[in-house]
Amino acid sequence: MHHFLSTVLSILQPKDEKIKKQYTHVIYDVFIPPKVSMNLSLSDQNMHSSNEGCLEDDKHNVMLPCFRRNLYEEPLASYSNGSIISQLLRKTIQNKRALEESHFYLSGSTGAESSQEDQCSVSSKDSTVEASSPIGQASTGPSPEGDSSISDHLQAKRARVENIIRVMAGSPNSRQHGESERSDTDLRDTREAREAYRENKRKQRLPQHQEHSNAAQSNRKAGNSSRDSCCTKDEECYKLKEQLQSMQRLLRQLQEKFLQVYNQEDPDYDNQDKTEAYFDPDILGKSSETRYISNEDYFEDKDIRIDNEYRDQMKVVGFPINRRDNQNLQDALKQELSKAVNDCVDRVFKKISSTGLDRSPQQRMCSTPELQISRGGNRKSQQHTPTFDQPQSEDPAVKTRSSEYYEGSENQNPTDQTEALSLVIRKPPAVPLMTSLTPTVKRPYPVHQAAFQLNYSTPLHESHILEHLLKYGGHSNLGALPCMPTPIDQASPDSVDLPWDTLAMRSKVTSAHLSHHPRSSSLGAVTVDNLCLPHVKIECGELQSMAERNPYISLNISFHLKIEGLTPSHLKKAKLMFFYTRYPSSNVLKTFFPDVKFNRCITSQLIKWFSNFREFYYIQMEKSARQAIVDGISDVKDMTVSRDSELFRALNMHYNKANDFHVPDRFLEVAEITLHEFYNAISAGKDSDPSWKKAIYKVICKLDNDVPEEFKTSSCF
DNA sequence: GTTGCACCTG
DNA sequence: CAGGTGCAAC
Repeated sequence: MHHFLSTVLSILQPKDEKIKKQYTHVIYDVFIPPKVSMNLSLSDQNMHSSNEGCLEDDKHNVMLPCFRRNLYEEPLASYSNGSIISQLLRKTIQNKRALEESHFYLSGSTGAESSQEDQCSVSSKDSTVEASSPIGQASTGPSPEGDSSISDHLQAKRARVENIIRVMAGSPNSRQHGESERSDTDLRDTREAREAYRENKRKQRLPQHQEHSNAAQSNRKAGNSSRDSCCTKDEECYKLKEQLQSMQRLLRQLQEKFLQVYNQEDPDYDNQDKTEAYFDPDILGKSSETRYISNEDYFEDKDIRIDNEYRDQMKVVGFPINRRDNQNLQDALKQELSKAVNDCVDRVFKKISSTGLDRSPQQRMCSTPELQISRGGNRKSQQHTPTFDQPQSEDPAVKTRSSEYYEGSENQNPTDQTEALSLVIRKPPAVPLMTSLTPTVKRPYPVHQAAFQLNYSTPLHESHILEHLLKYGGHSNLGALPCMPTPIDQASPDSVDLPWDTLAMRSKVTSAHLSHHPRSSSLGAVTVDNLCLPHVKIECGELQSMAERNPYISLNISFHLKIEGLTPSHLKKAKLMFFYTRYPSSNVLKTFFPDVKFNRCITSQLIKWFSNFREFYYIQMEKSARQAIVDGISDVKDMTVSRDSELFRALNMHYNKANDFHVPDRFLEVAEITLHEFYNAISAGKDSDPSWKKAIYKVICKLDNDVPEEFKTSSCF
């Protein structure tokens, strides 16, 4: 254990002496098993009780004085000294030892809590907290004879303390919970204390994944350049220090909760000097003043004095709490604290040891100019056309998902490094798929992405994309897909006759909506094989629901639908085809949409399109026919459909909005026939029959004409 | 059971 | 324009 900790400490740079000292103190005091820690406490206290204390442990004895000085020099508001942990646990250890050996080992920091000490010496609120700690309240502790009479009472106390511990460990907002329990005396707490609380709150509310990502980023930096280890380690140390500090604040909070419980349970406590010393603003103010005049000599002297005072006091009053309850409380505290501490330390060491091992997916994704090709026929995706120069989407929903992902994946037990690593390693396949779509986006690629492309994207391109190339040739959407990777781009250069909707495709691709944050695309560790190949043979509904659950799948679905799916250009083409055929067969559709890989979903969608076209068409016809009847037109032959008529304008506006297509005369004839059919049916009162339109449909469906051959080659437009 | 269609709704 | 539903034909 010592070797382990020494190794860790040796990693720290000399320039981080302050951090190193804190580390040393905290790590040795907190993370070493009780037996060992007790020994260390011995040396520690020896050192504290006398500046010339024996040097059993060089590192310890060298570190601790400096550290203690740092502690005292720290601003009170920061409460970021490592002594909190050590004090708390050391006291527990001491109590245990006192139980077993019936004598005390008093550390200097503990001695600083003497209620008898001069008030100027209250340089740290933590110390006063300690002073009023029930464990330290020897003078008011129950006598051994009272054990049985108050055991229930103390058990209730213990239950409350454990509950508080649980709440604090589990809820970042536990502070609020605690506030409701605060007594009025707490309201007299100093502003400094409140500030510290707020800081705790902020720290605790920091999303865990954020901390992870921060640390991961520093890891990544170290991984990218091991020669920057100095700077990286500085960052590491800084972050680790922050983590330790936040942990210490948490512990301090715990102490205060602990104290509050006992104060509430024992009002007598509140009347005692120690409690008053803790809550009395005057005293706290004095402590603040003292803080500013503190200096090394002063505190070294004070340490000795306080130590002696506290020891004397403790000797007089004896051990404060009955042993059984103390033991239970001690165990509960140790368990909860060590759990939290271990958690933090595991992360710390994991970050140190895994430096450069791997990049987190987040980093890769952040640097990935992701393309999200939208599903065909979705006009909404066309409406927002962000460029790649724009910042990444700030969609809160996406952020949430990304957060969930990171919380879900990295909230796991930090000690389970194997799983975490495997998760990371499994992720690279997620990147090349997206990067493979982006080459036409003239954006420099990070080196690692190029490597990933070589490893993962090639199979996809060769087997899947070339298949489409061979099948649809130059007219394939894919063949002209401007976002294809380099080999494909070379195979289908821009000089090739671009297909019907190449322009639309291009605009769609280059404007590929970034509604999915890159990070969210790494959601789920699904392998490429599961997603890319074979072709998607799933129902559209399933695909969509899958896409909703997993943006990565969504990306791939989009990718495939881009190949197999329908685009706004296809929609436009279908509308123009409606001028020739109102009831196109599936074969006609397949013939005139050669660049679409048909499946059930696509066919249904195309049929649905024409169904919608017909719906609008018949509605317009019925409306015009009824209007003619209202207008008093008695002869069907008086009803004509010309390019100037209102009916035609409405239809043209619907199917040929841009008015860049010359509507065939035959369509005018068919429209006129349809109008007459409606007129006759309505005039004959057939519209009372629920299925009166069926006869009309039967007539109109026979008026379909062949679609011009030019529609087969999309490049005709 | 699947497919195509009309109808309704949002 | 898409989703859902019901119907009819196969």
